Amino acid sequence: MAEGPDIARIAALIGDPARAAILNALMGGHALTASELAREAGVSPQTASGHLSQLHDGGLLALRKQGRHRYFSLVGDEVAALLEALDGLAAGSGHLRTRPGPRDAALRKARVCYNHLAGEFAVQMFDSLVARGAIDLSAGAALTGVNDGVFGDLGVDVAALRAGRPVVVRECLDWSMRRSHLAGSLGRAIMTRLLELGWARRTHGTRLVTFTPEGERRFCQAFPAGPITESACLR
Amino acid sequence: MAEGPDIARIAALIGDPARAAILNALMGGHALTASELAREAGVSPQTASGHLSQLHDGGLLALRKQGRHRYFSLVGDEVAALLEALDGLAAGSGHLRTRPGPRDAALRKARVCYNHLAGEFAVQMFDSLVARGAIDLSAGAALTGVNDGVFGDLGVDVAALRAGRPVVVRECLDWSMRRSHLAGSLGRAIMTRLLELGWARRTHGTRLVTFTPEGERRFCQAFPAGPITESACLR
DNA sequence: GCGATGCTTCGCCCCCGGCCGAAGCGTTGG
DNA sequence: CCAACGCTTCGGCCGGGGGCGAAGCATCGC
Repeated sequence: MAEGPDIARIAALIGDPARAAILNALMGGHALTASELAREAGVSPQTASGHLSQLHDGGLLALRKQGRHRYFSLVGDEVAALLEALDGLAAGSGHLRTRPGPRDAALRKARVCYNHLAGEFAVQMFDSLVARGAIDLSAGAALTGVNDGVFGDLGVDVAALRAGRPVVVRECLDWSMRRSHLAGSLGRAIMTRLLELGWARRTHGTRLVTFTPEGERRFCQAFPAGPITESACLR
Repeated sequence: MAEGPDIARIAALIGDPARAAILNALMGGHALTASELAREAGVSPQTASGHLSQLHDGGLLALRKQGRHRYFSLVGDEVAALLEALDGLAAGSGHLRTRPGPRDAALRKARVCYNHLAGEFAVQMFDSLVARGAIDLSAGAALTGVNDGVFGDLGVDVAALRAGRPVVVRECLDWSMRRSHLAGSLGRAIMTRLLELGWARRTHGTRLVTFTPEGERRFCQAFPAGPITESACLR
């Protein structure tokens, strides 16, 4: 039997319905307390506690103690990327729990993936940044410095990001589109700004992101799709 | 509890050590018989048979009956991509079964991922193709037609690929590099040619791909890294 | 036809792991 | 100090599922 990374361990962690529900809830990006997650997963607090420590030990969840609360969150973009990939495969194999409804269509357009934007809007943004040379895939997926104005206009202080560690630009495989979108510290910063600017809003308790008409217009102006067609945006 | 694709089902499928070993073996790209997989997983034929039907029903394995043999293989690139992503997370979390040795270093350089090339060479190739405009990420990750000569020189008949369905160009998240490499029908075609041309050879029973000195030179000529530096190839 | 081979189905055992009740520990607030 | 709250640990129950032996079906070779 050939050796390799212990896939089964991680997969088994995700493979329990209660734990999967917990991880799913955390894909919303908010850190949640143990009891909130217990409710979310539909199990008792004791049971949830067990699951949470497993997920924590397994390196999937980060833990922050605060007073008598314990806040859990996904440990990083890689975990979110993996869950999105699983979503994609599960959806593709027809293993849907519910029939695709209007809410799913909205989710496909724009949603939160842990701490960054996902969905059609996110894929368009990623492609636009690559096409304009702002992100270079040939040097380890990093900011090139070209067209940094794009971020400045948005109000994302790239210089500040750069001041810390090198800006992390990660690819995350989109669940619905099966294409890459932008994760990493830059992805998180942009998501934050989209909400601050009021271009988009989140629906509480879900991963749904809704763009305002004005926000959508501005977004498509900032990250135009295709060669350089200013007009047609997301069909 | 929020609804969504049934992640847990798929993850649970991968989460069993025997099944994970089976999937891992199939990442080599060769279709294997039920008994071969049983040996690979270290279980009896009956047990393996059960696992295999589960994986088949779960939509992860394709089955081809041939005489009294049953050949199993991964069902597609998405599954391979998922397994690579899991590999990455498991390796990153330090959940290695064995200490990283020289063989792992070689695997990181070049290996087979189901039916296409993965590792440093593969990532370089993907970036090179994107940088040269041969692959366009802004239109659904497809062949642009630009620079098709690259493929012709290699002996990959793009026209023939095109004649069938639209050429499938898929991204696959690389286990070791955490970057995209090329999957899909084009990725498979190129892998095939690399072996036919003798630029690279596979080590039987493993995912290892070894480039000959001459092959490496030609490969780096065909898919140069960086802006247009012909010389320095893979450090 | 007959045996050998490859694979599956059936039946059973048994253990792992999810689940909750009860109790314990730490924090907060009064 | 005590009570309320959040969370964890412990112990026991129990079901699901992996494991193999034995038997049943196909297919191949002769």
